[in-house]
Amino acid sequence: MKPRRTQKKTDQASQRRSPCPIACGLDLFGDKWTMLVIRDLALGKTSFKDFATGPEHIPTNILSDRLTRLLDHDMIGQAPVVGDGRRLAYHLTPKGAALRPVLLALRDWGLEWIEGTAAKRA
Amino acid sequence: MKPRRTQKKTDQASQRRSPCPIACGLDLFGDKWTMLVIRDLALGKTSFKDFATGPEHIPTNILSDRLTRLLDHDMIGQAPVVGDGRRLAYHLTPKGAALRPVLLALRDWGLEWIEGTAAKRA
DNA sequence: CGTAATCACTTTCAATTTGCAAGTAAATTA
DNA sequence: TAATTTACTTGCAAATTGAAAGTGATTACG
Repeated sequence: MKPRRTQKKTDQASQRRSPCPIACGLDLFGDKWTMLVIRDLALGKTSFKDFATGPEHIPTNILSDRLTRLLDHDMIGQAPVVGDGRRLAYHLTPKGAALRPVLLALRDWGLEWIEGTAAKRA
Repeated sequence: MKPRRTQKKTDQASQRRSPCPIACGLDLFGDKWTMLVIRDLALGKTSFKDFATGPEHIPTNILSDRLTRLLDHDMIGQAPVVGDGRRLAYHLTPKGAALRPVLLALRDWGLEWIEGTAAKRA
């Protein structure tokens, strides 16, 4: 029997570790790379190559996996660049852009508590 | 030859992925579990067992590893409970407590964007 | 006193994930 | 048409994860 669309949310919720918003968030971006992609998008980067060539050198298979996950969860969107069909431009959706306060809090903490860190702009 | 204490910082900094405060922060707590331990400490939990018996059921080997890492980086401290020598009470240091804004931003994002999540208190 | 329980881990090990390197395919550009 | 660019995918060894069981040091119970 084909599962109904409406069951999907129930399934997602049922396999959560807990109803804690922090735990649920960490299931989406609780790793060493995902927030860096979000950061890059927030800073204006849009292409696979832009992300891949960042200073942290994210492996391309990991990048591909994370972009897929973010797309699946509507945190980012994807559209071909007008006038250059071979390129794809990624962008933050409202859900993804709403992570900006998290990003800023992370940045502020790092700047204050980890020596030698620096951020590009406010 | 015994390495000098002063080289440690250089070593740590030299094996960083980048000078980005976000990337450096993620090297310390960029996983699915560490921020949950911080969360529990912020909510008043203090013992190994308290963390282990939380709703997310963190495996004890992972918990042990994360506590060690947080201790190593002075984000938490440890002291025997007065009057019960077998128990250890963990606590946030100023560095660890400074993650509260991150925690709050994560909580707010989850509450707004993930259905069915709930937080205990403000 | 002996046995059981509690606490804070450590060990084992299969399964999953990571990350380096190389390969692929489609669309430009030279 | 040959080389380049972009956006991936694949293969595989190494590292990490997580379930379960084990350890050792107290402390409580009968």
